[in-house]
Amino acid sequence: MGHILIVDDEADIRALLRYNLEKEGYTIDEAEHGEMALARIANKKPDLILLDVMMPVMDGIQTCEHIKSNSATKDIIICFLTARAEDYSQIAGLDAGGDDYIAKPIKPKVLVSRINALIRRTRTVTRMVADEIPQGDLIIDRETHLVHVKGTSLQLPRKEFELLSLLASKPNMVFKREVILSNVWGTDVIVGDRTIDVHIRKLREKIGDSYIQTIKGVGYKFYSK
Amino acid sequence: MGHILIVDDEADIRALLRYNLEKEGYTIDEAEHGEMALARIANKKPDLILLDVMMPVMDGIQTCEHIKSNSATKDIIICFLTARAEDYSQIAGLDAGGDDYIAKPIKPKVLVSRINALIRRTRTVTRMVADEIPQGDLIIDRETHLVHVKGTSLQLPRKEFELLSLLASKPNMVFKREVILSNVWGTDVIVGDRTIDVHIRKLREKIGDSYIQTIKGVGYKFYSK
DNA sequence: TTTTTTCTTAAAAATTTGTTAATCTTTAGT
DNA sequence: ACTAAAGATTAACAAATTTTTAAGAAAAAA
Repeated sequence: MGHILIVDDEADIRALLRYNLEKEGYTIDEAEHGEMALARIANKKPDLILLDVMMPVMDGIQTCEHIKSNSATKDIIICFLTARAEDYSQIAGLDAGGDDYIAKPIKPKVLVSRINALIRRTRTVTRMVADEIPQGDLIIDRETHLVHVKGTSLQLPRKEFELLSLLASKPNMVFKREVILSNVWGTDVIVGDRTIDVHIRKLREKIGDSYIQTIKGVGYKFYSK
Repeated sequence: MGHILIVDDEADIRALLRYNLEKEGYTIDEAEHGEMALARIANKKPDLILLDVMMPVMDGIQTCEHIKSNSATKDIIICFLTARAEDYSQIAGLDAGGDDYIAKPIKPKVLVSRINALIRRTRTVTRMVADEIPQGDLIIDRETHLVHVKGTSLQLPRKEFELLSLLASKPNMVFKREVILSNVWGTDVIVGDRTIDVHIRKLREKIGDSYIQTIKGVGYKFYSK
């Protein structure tokens, strides 16, 4: 269902990641550094690569550029592992074509839900991307970070974009508030339920009321007939 | 609402944890080491255990394995307390069946929101019976929170949905009023018997009279031939 | 028939969500 | 580093929906 390549020079971290992802049903491959990663990819192309930024021999950014510049591998989802969340300078490494990043220290639950979301998300997006946008349809393009709806394109703020992505990742599935919180906001952040409402509100303002449905006492869902 | 067992050899930490969690409304039990923890569990089974990894007598990993290998206790959520976030070798102790871990030093806010999330999460999971319960020409879809019947789909309010789910989870079995109450309303809510009637009424209005049968003096059942 | 139990209806109560505006945070530009 | 702008969060109140209660009618059981 999903094949993941873990690239990190520390064996402990690789073990931690492998353990948690295998439990989720993913098949795992490992590499100690960039060069080795390229070799592993040539051997079996993964759906996603977990890539440490700081590595000897060939660092994460370089490796990412390599992968993204090759048309045979550029559709592989790349998720960086960064030392600290605040270290945005490195995350600028997303310039290199990364799709997401996870901050160390790694929390298993966060890791797993993030990876799941990425794989689901990118899967639906690739499926949804079409030359022509059918009326009434909504397309989320993670690559350009744009949402196409009703003939126009929208730039959404980060939280709104993530929230919409999550809901749309599984149309018609109800996302409970706690699930939304842990996926969009993370488990460590303490925010009230009203926060979700407000973001839903802003989203509806922009994309119209017809997409997001409220299920009172349960949560929200992205409606699709 | 939730009972938590704190296992740590340092009294200071236990006090800190206890203080913050009691403030949240949890009832707390303490143990100094693994062996003592097992004794406390036997005394009163907690919903969650906060388990220090490093302990004398019986360490956290061993204790966890013990708990998870006993079918009577293996559903207890276990959250490890680890000395440093980077100490990945120990976190591999999640192999022992832990559900999450919290790194020391402990930040009260993080602790509380993490614990809340864990307990909420697991609670809803256990309450869930099945994703889809097909029953003749009536289908209950928990994922979309929709009930399909007679060609149409229905959005049911939460209580009605839970009530129908319960009855349909075991067709032709009579659910006594007390059973319905404790399953749909929970044990700590006090509501009269009429409340059930009203909900049954509303359900019948929506899905038709043919599904739910009254067994006078006993309860209700979901009819299926 | 009398009693018990359930049904039905309407209205009250409680809960949940929507909305707005103010405040705090982050990001981008100078 | 400073400032302006955009975004995120919170609080407070309004609105909508769901849940519960109450009370008499109907049905079944004794």
